[in-house]
Amino acid sequence: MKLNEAKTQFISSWGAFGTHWGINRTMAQIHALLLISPDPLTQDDIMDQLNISRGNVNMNTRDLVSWGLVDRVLIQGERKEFFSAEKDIWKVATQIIKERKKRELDPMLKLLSQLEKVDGDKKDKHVKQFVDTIGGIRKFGNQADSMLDVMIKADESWFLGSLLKFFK
Amino acid sequence: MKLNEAKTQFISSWGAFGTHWGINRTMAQIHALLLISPDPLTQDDIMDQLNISRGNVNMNTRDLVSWGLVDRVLIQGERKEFFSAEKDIWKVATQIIKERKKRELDPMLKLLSQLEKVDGDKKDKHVKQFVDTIGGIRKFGNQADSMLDVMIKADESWFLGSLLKFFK
DNA sequence: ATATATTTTCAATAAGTTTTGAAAATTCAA
DNA sequence: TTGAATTTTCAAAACTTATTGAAAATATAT
Repeated sequence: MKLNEAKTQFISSWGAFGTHWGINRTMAQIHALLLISPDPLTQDDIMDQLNISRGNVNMNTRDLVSWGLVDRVLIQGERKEFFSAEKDIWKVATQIIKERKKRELDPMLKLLSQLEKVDGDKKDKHVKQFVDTIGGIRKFGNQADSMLDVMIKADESWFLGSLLKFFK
Repeated sequence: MKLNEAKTQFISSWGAFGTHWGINRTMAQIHALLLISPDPLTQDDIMDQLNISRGNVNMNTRDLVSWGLVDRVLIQGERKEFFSAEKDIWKVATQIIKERKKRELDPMLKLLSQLEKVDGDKKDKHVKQFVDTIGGIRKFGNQADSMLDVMIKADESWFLGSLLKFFK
């Protein structure tokens, strides 16, 4: 397979993959493009390579930067801004985990501990099932939360790397 | 907080939460409703409690069944079908992991190993960056894949439970 | 200061997804 | 069988989200 064909396939699949994970198609495609570019790219480069508008590129690069996945870089002697993606996939993964934990998991756990305090008689089966379900989800969520904290803190990939290899 | 208020909040938050995870709002809401119902519910019960159409309920319960999160149950002496959700949250999680792995991760890993075979000179920096990126993602993906297999096989929750507690 | 390059914003529009509801199909009892 | 209850289907409508593109804002060189 030729490089260009492979690039196109990767970008398009990464985009489709992203949509299953709450990331919009274009944002994932720009990320993919930057991941495989040896050098930083400008807005215009991205517009040209993906055939999308300037506004779209601007908006999605901004999001990628806010997710900590892409950096704005200045190249001396150049007037335009350049964008460059973090290439270490472990860092990418921990960054995504960190953000999603903060944006989604933590607020959900907070809500669940509120809901668990519902008033009513535990002998009422509706109350009982509600409290049990919420409690179970909260317990599970807290475990996941702790595990993710470990991953995030383990920025030396050898640690988790060896842990995971243990399971192979 | 009263049970009904708490129920409503849970259902609506679970629905919003689901949308961040590629699950549609209504499917997540039906799932939430069934999780907190002590007894199985019919299509009509779900329609009434969530104020949604019959077609919508039918479509989304079907998806929940195909994800293995909800069972159709027959109640003797009743003509209608009833739906009941798996209440053990560990089982719910492993079921979701299993399905998403099958539907998303496995195909992606298959594609990546194709793409890694791209032809061209490794001394060309474009080829090199492409191969390195794809390789890195594939390696990471394979590790994640192995870890998930362990989780899926560990259907006795004490195993993962203790593993996770280890990290607390 | 002025002109030019570049980035940002955002209202309008396009594209994509979900929901409805009524008709068709199926199931079941008598 | 027949007919009533129930479930399924799916085209059209409603809703949601993403994209465009041109105007406004900002930055930089001369």
